Amino acid sequence: MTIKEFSSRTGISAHTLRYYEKIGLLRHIRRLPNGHRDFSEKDIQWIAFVQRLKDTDMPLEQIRRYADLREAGDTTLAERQQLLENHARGLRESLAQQQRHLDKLNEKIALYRSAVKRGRLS
Amino acid sequence: MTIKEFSSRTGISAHTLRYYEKIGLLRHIRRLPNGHRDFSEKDIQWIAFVQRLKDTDMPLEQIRRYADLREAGDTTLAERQQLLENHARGLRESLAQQQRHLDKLNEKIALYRSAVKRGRLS
DNA sequence: CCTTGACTTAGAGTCCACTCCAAGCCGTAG
DNA sequence: CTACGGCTTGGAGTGGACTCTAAGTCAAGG
Repeated sequence: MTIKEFSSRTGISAHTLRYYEKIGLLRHIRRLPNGHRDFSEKDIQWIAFVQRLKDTDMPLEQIRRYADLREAGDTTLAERQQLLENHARGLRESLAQQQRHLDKLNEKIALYRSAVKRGRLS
Repeated sequence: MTIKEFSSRTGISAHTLRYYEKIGLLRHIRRLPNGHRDFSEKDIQWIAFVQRLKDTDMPLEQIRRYADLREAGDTTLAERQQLLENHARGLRESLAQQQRHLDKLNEKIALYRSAVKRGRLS
């Protein structure tokens, strides 16, 4: 599929897709005889995973390292597992922290609710 | 207290504190006769709240708007409440999304666990 | 044949949130 | 008196992740 179609199916701009290829997040993209990129379903699946890592705040540089390992083959399975487990642990901790922040924020909002009735804070 | 002490109590570098004052996140910081900043406990409380907003990914620009409202006095209570409620809603949604991401990541890790035993993926 | 439009590249520019730098003032210790 | 450390300022530089620009190729439509 063309970069335009790939872009609309993934929600990533064509610009960004070229950038991702340049920095090594996307590799071995097939090319048509005219040099245009020809994306596949495999590419869709890979980029969806990349998006998940990105959406959970993994830096592109680390995603690139994961891509390196992936490319190196089955001997890097344990290393990739480790990388993902570390990332998941960080994510769990961040989730817990964000939950605490949300609780505190809700307390503050409760204060505001009664303050608004009284027309003044505290 | 000096900027150094304030910095060590809040974990925010002196550089960043001056930057925060410059962009309007910190206001009316008392000054000593020699021009040095003299932070108070009130400043500690305010910056702690700023940190909470920042840690929950509120852009500094929006925190600055909140500071504007706060400065304008009790007539802006409802507006501030609204701002915080919108932020809390976004945070709840983000939390739910991150939880889904974590679940998916854990599924992937489970795949890796068994793949590592077999020495190959899938 | 020429225009249009989608694609290609290398490289420059943007935005956010810092982070650092240079130059200078002030108070104390030697 | 001078050196030093800590503070002050305006402004420049950094890093991450895009985002855009310029200049070019190529295929289809009028």
